[in-house]
Amino acid sequence: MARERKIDMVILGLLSHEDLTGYDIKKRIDGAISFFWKGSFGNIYPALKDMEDQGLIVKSDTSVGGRERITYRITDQGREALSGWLKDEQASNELRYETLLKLFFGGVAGKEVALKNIEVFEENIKKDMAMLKGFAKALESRLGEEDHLYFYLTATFGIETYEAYLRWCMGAKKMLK
Amino acid sequence: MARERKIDMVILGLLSHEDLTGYDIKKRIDGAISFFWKGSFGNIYPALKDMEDQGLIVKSDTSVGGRERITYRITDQGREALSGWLKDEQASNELRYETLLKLFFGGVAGKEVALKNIEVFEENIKKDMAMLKGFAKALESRLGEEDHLYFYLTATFGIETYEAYLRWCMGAKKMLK
DNA sequence: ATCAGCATGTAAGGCGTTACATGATTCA
DNA sequence: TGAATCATGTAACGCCTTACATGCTGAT
Repeated sequence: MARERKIDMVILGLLSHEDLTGYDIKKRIDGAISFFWKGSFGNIYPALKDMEDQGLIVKSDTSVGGRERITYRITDQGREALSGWLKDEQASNELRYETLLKLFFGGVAGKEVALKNIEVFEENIKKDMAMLKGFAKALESRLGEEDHLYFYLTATFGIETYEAYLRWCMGAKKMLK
Repeated sequence: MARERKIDMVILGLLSHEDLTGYDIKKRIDGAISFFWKGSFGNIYPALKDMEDQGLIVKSDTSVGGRERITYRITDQGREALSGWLKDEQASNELRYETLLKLFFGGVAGKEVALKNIEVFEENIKKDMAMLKGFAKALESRLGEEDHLYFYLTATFGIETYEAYLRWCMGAKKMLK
């Protein structure tokens, strides 16, 4: 069974743009990426260690004063691994919508509960939508730079799907009333 | 840390409609539910055993001839657990789009690779869309029955979001060309 | 002085996938 | 006769989350 851990590719991808510490990587993931992928320290630090052993990244001590700080840089081998993954056409897109699960079995608790669950979902989407639009707007003026085009496209993916969610919420609420 | 295993709720939800074997449960999950939740035998059978110990379901031997067959039925306690979960307003909706991850880091391998990845995604969505529309159409004529309304709503969620995906694919391809 | 943020990491445990193991029945 | 489907389960392994443990720095 081949290695499957995708966090390695997230890290490699981020390091392909700039050198970062584990802490920085976490912050990046919590930004524009968090809409379609997550990561945690308990996830990131062990991956960093493994990848260094494999020669995909190298570390350097960038401590300032008494504060420990380790900055990682991607190697040529790491770039190759990243590129190989990008060129592999198969991609697993996994969704786990607990909201839809609850709706599917909505008959057990009745319409009021189903409506409430949809409303909670709607509120959360609206909150996230504001953030997504912020990302997109910031990127719009710099689409000439190729990297920004890619970031922009992932943001518009989020916006389009979130708009679809909100449209569906309206329709679903109407059908339940 | 409270129990988090959602497969229990999927099973309880399915059993709230009809008695089923583990094998049946797997087939149900692979049907209309598979768009937003997955399950495997290695997942389902142990859950079934645990839930029986907890009194949420009861089993009965329904073997036919030499073929082993265990049918499960939900208990009042199970119904209560299901209802409690439905009424709990918090729901985790987690997405892991490897396609978007690849797009986000598209700069490393270039536009051709990014385009190819979008095209593969698009083809898969088109395939699944046909199935979703099939489900929705079959349900449309029976929306008077409350349960079917819920099933229908989850199907339309899928259709609306998949349509958004396809629109985005068109736009993204155009921007990359 | 205290709190938020910077910074690294480990440990326990849960959850899930995949592969394996076994065997019956039905249908072509 | 052989393949697909029905049917139950276990074992190994991998991945991730959560909580814990520790300590520095800068701002209020």
